Amino acid sequence: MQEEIKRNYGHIFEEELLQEINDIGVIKQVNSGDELIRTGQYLSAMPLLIDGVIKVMREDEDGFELMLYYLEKGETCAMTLSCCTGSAVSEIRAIAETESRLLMIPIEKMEEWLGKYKSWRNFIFDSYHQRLMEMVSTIDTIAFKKMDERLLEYLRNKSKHYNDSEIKVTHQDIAFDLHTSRVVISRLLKRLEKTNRIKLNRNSIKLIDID
Amino acid sequence: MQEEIKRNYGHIFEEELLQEINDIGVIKQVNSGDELIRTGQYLSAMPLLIDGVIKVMREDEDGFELMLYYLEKGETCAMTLSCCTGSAVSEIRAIAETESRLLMIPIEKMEEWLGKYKSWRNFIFDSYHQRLMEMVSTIDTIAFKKMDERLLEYLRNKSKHYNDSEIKVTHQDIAFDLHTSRVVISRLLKRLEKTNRIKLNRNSIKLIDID
DNA sequence: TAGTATCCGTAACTTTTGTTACTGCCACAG
DNA sequence: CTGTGGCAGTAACAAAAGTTACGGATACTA
Repeated sequence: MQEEIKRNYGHIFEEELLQEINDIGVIKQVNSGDELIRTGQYLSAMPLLIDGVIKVMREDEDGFELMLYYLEKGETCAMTLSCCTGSAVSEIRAIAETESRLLMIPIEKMEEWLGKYKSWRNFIFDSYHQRLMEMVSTIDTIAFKKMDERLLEYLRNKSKHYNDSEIKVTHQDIAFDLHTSRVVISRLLKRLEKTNRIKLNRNSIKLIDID
Repeated sequence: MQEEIKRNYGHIFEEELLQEINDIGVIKQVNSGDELIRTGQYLSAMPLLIDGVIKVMREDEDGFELMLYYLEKGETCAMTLSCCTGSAVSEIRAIAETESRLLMIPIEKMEEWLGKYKSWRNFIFDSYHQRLMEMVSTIDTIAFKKMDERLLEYLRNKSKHYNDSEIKVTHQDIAFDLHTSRVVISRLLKRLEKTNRIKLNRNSIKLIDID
């Protein structure tokens, strides 16, 4: 039994299921920046994240992007899952933001386990629930908030997921994730710096007081 | 056995489950304009929609609203469901747009059936899938499109759900649903009329060429 | 029929966001 | 050390969306 499977999933899955996961799952190692899922891709396996941070985003026809949410260890992506089951193509794009390790589970198994293990069922439902809530929260910020608030939320969120008050990112990166322009982000960041809420450096932003 | 249960759900659920639904579900009749679910409410039953159109929306702290999607007969709301299972409060608000009939199922049953009936499991998963897709589509329009496009999509969608090219609605109603101001909607509608894509009347909009 | 409320059109203005263009700065490779 | 490319700051302007204000039309009702 792989140590990490137990560590990340041991408290939610029963022994028998853990054993099956161990036997069947294939570990996949990816580097920072690797594309895990392309929009329009067919999917035949769903990933359980063991380690790392995955960024999930939405693309429109013109290739413009908007970040949806991050995935962390112990999580899976209901979005992928949703596509798997319907054997439909992916509606999203997923990029590894850090070096990551995933456990790939073939779809047939995921279906089989749904009937067989209550814990698996709960895990999958929980995953759906979490994603739905993230989506709602994303809609909230886009619909109700102005860009300055969205930017703040972005910084908070990123800081939380990396567990670091220093964020390594360029203004252009942020602009892509929030689907706006670099100039707008620079402008707003500068304003935040002037009010002493952040400290700007080349390729990095230090959060000081953003709550 | 209620005729409508069979008509709307007969092709997806097995006989035994249909019987249980019939025995346990309680029919609830609501009028146009009735509030079915309030933001923050505790939920103890999930609704299966038998007849009518339900509008589901999101509220922010200040009471501003944004329409998320419509529910139609044969559907259920994964959002509600998601809250039910976690016995958490509702994240959304639901209003009957027309006179509607719902079949209320206690949460315990819904959990029980998940293990017992494959068709129920598929139904619930499908519902989650649909809602996720609607959310993504909502995010798309808000994030990538300007108000004129969003308005067009709103009109198309409404027309589809009511199966009528004449939409009975005030500019203010639309403004609430899209979370903008009445003046903006009037302005854009006028522009659409000038290019012969719609015909405006008091309390109603006739769609002519909006594809 | 007069009074009242709602709906819609429009003008004038503000704010927010997006665009273009140019600058200096820094890091790194050669 | 020098050239090159990416990064950030800023100005000036354009477009989109939001706000305020007012007036005319319509429907309803007392």
